[in-house]
Amino acid sequence: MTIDKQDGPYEVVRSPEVTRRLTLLWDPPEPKTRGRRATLTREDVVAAAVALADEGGLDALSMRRVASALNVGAMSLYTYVPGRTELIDLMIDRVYAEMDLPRAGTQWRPALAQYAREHWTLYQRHPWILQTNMWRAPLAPHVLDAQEAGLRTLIDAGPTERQVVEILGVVDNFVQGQARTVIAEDREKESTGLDSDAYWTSMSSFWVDFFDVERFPTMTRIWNAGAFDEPQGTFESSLERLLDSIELTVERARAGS
Amino acid sequence: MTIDKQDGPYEVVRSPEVTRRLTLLWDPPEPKTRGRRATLTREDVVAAAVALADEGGLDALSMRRVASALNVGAMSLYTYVPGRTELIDLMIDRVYAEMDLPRAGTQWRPALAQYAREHWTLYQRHPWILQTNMWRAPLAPHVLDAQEAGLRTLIDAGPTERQVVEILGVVDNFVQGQARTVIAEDREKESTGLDSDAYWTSMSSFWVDFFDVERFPTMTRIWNAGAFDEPQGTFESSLERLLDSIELTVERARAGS
DNA sequence: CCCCTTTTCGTACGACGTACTGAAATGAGC
DNA sequence: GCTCATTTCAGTACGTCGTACGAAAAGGGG
Repeated sequence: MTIDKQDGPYEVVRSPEVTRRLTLLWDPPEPKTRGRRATLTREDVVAAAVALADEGGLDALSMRRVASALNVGAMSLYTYVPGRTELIDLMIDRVYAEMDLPRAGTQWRPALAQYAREHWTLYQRHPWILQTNMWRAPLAPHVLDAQEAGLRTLIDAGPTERQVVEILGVVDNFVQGQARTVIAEDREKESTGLDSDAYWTSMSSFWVDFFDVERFPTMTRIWNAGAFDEPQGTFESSLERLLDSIELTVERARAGS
Repeated sequence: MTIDKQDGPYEVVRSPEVTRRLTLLWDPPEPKTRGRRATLTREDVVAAAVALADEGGLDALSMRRVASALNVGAMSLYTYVPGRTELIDLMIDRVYAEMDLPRAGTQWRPALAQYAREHWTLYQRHPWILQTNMWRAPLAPHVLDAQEAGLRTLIDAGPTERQVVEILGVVDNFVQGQARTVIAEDREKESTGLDSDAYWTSMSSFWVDFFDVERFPTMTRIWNAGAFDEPQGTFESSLERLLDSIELTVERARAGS
């Protein structure tokens, strides 16, 4: 089989492990009708795994723990899922299906804002996504639905195809970065078991014991101005600012065309 | 001990494990003069660990492997480093020390560009940083040097302290996101063991076997336009565009003050 | 020399993912 | 209803991990 691209036809290459991962996501095997009946569904396994990861992050997600949460032997899971990697793929696909994506035909700015906010809340409901999203999101159906919806908001708004890809990349980076920041705080807070006030005073021990005011004058100035406090809550305003700058690109593209 | 902040004095709280991590970074114990002489230095251990992680990522970084790379028993490492977590802290501090940071007094735009580029190349030399940077960079001296340099580029350029923090956050998110994207490709390429051309054809098997053109019309259009190809190389141009939008904020702040 | 401090590192424990294997359960063909 | 191929279930086990423990080795100060 060949595929045509701009610089000529290519042979299609299929590596077995990639194909296995993708097949599970896009064309999963139906439950067999012959033989012993399964006590669970693949959905049960994925749901239990998501619950575990929501609770304690990806570190808490072990095959043995998922199994015992389902009152099942550890190795039984391998009937439903080829391995831990593929289970995580399915988990991601499942939670991406929760998203309320902007409909086609909406104005680009509210649509893109919704796209960003939906990711923002998704990351906070399921912080472990950002642990798996290390390099790139998996090629799962609902992940691509989200990408499609994001690209769709801009594709007819003026920018070129390349610009659309670039802009959506910037939005993704922004949302992920914001989410990482607030999740970092949540985790540190609950790991020290302190409430919000006590957390800040605990952090202050660093400034008292080690921080060198002469080495870091700018940070000192900003700290004294209180500008390091409460970095959350700025998501909405930062998002608006980001959308403003995108609007400039969009307007410019519209004027040029 | 108490510390004064805007809303009153607080008691300083010190949790033992946080103090141990910070002490190792900011005030590491000198090598003892009594007793048996050590065969290594802490620097040796950290350097070997960095080499291993550069090679195979954080997954390849096990205490046993570091030890055997140094021709030493596994448990010997624990005389130099309290554990794996703290070793990674030291690794990060070490590689951040490589950065060529913008000097004070430089114009904000070239300085901020240098800050971004230095991070960009750092992430590509040591991709494992992005695996540890999951939630937040550690409070290590050279990490704070970088932060200080970044904040310094903007603090006297016009924006308020809060804006400076926000802008630098956006820049950090942008650079990390770009780096994650190109590293994702590098890793996929080398995991399939293919060169650049063969890699793209291998990816195309997904489009041929599973991709539904009707479900993803926008992605199809962008794919056909070739706008998904070669997302690297756009770092410099995207950075310039980002700096343009920051320049607007700076100009506006300057006009207002 | 001896003693005390420090480093070295073998052993071991409990976790992990999962390969292998055999037992148990079920539908299909007779 | 019996048989048998098929499928699920799960115990055992292997190699990996971080690291606690403790004994041995090595060196400095008296």
